[in-house]
Amino acid sequence: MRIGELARLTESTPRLLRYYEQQGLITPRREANGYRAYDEYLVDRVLQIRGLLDAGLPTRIIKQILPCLDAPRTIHFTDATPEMLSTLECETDRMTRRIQCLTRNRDAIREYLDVVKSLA
Amino acid sequence: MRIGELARLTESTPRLLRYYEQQGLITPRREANGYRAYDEYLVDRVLQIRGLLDAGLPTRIIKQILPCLDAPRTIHFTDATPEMLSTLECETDRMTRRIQCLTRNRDAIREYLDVVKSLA
DNA sequence: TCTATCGTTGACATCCATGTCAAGGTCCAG
DNA sequence: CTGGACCTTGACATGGATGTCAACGATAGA
Repeated sequence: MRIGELARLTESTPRLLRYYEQQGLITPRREANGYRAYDEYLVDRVLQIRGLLDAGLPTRIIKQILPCLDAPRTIHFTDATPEMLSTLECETDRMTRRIQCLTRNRDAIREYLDVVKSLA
Repeated sequence: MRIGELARLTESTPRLLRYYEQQGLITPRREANGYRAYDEYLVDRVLQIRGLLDAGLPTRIIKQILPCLDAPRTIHFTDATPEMLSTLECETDRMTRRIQCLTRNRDAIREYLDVVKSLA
């Protein structure tokens, strides 16, 4: 599929898809005419990228994370350097803290909303 | 306490504390000489702000969220306009999606790391 | 009293994710 | 073969969170 269709399917824009590519997050093939050609599986990948961006992770980190998440467990151990592994350790910790913070605050807001609603 | 101490306690910087103030997230008193004076409870508040920022929420939203989270349940119903309530509803939904996305990806990374480690 | 350390404000710089626009190429439908 | 819809690259703009710097005031210790 071409860039416009992928943009529609992922609620993004061609501009962003080119940006993600430039950041090394996706690598579409090219048609003979130079147009980018995206495989089906990239729909999920882009949705995942957008989810992680929305959750506050920078593309730099997302780029490191993505290879660990490929459904076919073709783990590339060659590129799994020790520093990268420790980066991932740190990052999962940060994600856990984010999750806790978000959960705590979301629940508090929910509670607030429930109280307000119960008085309506 | 003064701005430098609060910055140390919250792992932030004076610059950021002034920024949060400018965005209406905190409102320190002033000493006679013009220095900002921060009460103890602001330590937690700033930590919360930084947690939410790190989780990807913008100051604009955090500003709306904070009043719902004050421990002494002095809910100000006067300013709880309908639009604000629906904003909060939307925001809790977004937070839930973020939490799910982060959890899913963190678990996948953990799993990856476990596999790699089991081969070491 | 001098100097270091901290505070003040304001301006400018930076990084990142995004938008927007220009100039041009591709392709299909009429 | 022409017009419109889509693609290309590249440049410039923007908004939000943060750094940095300048010029100045306050305070405390040698």
